[in-house]
Amino acid sequence: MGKNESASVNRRMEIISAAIEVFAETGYYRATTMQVAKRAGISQPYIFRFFSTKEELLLVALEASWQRIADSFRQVIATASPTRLEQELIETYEEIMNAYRSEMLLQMQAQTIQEEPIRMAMQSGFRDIRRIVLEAFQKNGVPDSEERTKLFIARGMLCNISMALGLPELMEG
Amino acid sequence: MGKNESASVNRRMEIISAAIEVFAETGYYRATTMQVAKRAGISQPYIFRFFSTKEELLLVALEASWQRIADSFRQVIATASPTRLEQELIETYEEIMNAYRSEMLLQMQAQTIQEEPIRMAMQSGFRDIRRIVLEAFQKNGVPDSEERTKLFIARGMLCNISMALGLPELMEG
DNA sequence: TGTGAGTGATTGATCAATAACTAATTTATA
DNA sequence: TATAAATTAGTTATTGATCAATCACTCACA
Repeated sequence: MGKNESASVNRRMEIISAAIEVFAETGYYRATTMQVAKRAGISQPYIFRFFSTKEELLLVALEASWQRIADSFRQVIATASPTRLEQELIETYEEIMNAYRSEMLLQMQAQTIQEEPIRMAMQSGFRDIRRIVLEAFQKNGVPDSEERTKLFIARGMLCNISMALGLPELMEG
Repeated sequence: MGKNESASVNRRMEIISAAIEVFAETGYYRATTMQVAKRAGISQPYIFRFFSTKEELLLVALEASWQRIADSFRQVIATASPTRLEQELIETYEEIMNAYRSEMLLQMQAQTIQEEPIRMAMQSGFRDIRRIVLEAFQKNGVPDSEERTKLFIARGMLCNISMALGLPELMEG
């Protein structure tokens, strides 16, 4: 560690980014660690120097994708005016979807993965986002905060599906 | 064919039902045709007498699951009073989710499968349900039919996620 | 001469799909 | 009516690919 940790930390992040793309494109179970390695420009066994199993790689990738949403939302909440809050959160989520489509596709996949560590990560991701949005609505005096939070997330999920299937009419309006 | 078609048609349906369960539990790509065969009480190769590939089996299973929703919704729409329409559709969807959990989990999985035939089936499933609900809302004079349809479907999708992850607080209210 | 970064070769399992078969039932015919 | 032929319903055995993960190694360099 120390000043030289940066090299391997970067490698690690490169692998995570490659994995997110490959898993999203091909499906986690069908995607191979060889495909991830090629995308990251390294050999297949080298992945296992950073992640002990393919599932651990998925887990870390998922956590990173939730972190991105949480960070972006917190920043919006810290700066937006109360009347613009919900609209700015929506726009921020749309930007994330455009810039990090693969991360959202990976989250969608993980919604139905029954392995315990994955389910726990997804539960905690959803819970965190829900709490962040709900508390922001409440602090800004949004009426019916609970219902508004629910609808905010519901629209986000429909937005995901609309993007994944290429079905824009699902989100008209 | 004729009066004796029932035997093989039943076998076919047994395989589809088994596939829906196994695919939902294990994930389509990880699930094996052997697991499906065991669940259906037949040998693994016999599946390929009815379906030429594993993907075709998935396709047929998906179509059956969309058909169930469409049929149920059409029946509700034909009989419900205009003021109770949306509420009855919601209750019907919840009943389907309880009785055919696996079918909904399979649909969720298929939302991110990029293979063309699967994407087409999913697009057409969503389009059909949207059209059925929208036309019913319009005929019953529901105001803002388009927005109401969108929110109806969005809540349904959140309901799926809440069920799949075991996270009831997502649907509170 | 030790260490961090990385690779090639291999392996044991696993799977979809095919081929070649059998047993039972139905149908046609002498 | 007895029986041969055809069809239906199903099986066992096999194969060619594919993969995650491990092992043993190389190379640069401080």
